[in-house]
Amino acid sequence: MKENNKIPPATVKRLPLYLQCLEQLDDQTIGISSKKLAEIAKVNDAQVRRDLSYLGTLGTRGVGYDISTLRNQLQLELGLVEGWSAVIVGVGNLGSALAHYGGFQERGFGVVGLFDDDPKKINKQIAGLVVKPIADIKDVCDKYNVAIGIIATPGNVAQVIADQLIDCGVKSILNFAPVLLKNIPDIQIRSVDLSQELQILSYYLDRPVLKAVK
Amino acid sequence: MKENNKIPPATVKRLPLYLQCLEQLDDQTIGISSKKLAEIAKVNDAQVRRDLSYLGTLGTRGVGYDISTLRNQLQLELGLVEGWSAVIVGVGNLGSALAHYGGFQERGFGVVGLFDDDPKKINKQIAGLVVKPIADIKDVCDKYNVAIGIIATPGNVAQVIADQLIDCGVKSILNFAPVLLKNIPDIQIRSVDLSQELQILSYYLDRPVLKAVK
DNA sequence: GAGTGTGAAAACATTCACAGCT
DNA sequence: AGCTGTGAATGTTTTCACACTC
Repeated sequence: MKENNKIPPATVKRLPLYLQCLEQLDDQTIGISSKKLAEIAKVNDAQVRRDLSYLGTLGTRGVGYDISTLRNQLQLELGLVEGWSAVIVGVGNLGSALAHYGGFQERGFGVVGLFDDDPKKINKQIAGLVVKPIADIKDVCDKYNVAIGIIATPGNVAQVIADQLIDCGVKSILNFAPVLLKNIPDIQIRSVDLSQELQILSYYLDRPVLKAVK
Repeated sequence: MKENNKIPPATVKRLPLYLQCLEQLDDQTIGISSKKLAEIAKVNDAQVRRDLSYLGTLGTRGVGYDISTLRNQLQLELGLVEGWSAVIVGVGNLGSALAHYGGFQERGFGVVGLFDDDPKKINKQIAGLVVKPIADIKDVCDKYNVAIGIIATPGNVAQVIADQLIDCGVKSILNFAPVLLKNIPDIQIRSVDLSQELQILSYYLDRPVLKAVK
């Protein structure tokens, strides 16, 4: 075991998946083998063992992994215990969906602000928060020490919003607008483009000879 | 050049990205080099050349790529010219966001049906379509030969809906519900879990020593 | 000169297979 | 006997570097 080594990106991407698998188990279950977990996560069992081994020596030979230890370690490693605060900019349908989405709070992310510049939306209450004008972002970010900005605006304003968020001290951006944001040193940006996902599906749709995806 | 060879998955994932980059260019521009495209897409320029070389010999040495040829070829390869039909199941905020999302139609996907089982939503009109009860899926799928099902329901019903969609002849599923769908032979499933994206961001948030992401 | 297409090298990721612990 | 943790083997992806074309 090689403690405190960087975890490969491919593994990082799977850690939330493992966490989700554990959640899906019934409460009785106390332990799980790499084989079982692999089956649920639909990956190879050696993969599971290697991935988890980056988090330390968590399993017991001949037995398997203790679920609660595993959960704790995954949460710790992913930084879900820090209780990061996030703001959502743009409260159209997508922004509202994100605001209502329970999965965030559940995973330790606190949404502490909703922003929009549409007068019809300002002061509306959504998921227990009052929508504020974008000019107020700085105040909220300072007050709650916001680390994550979620952009759910139309594409044409996304870059401006991103710059503003970074100005406010935000360190990570999750972008749902269908544009490419400029890279900024020290700032993590992840983009989720809904239509790109469909396009990838589409590629695999036209070729009947693709059974062997496994 | 190695015509009609399968394109590696890693490349397929980037093709929609390249397409988006081209869209972002102003209409004057007629040609583009791998270096320029790489810069916009934020990947290595050799990567761009290798990726595009899978689509055939599209560039001109010493010159670069013709944008319209490139666009056409990307669309062709991704199967965006087939005009696949899709249905959206679940018209809460997320489903509505997807229904309104222009990017789908723009990329050649026609959303031909919206479904929900909430009586308050049935018969509502959203983005020009009338919301129908889930029982009606089969009719619509038969009528429009629907290839893609988009699931935007709560997690607890997602698997049932998925099974139903597959029964209706749908060949690909894009799942936004935060659950793991069972694998089914010959059916492509892609899941987008909004909270997983945040968790990945979170991992890179706690470690100040991660500048060198490049 | 400028910029593609691609062998070859390097880096990264997955899987096998088994020694070693419980 | 059962299951982890991990070297070694294999497979995939990225990057370098340059011959080749315009």
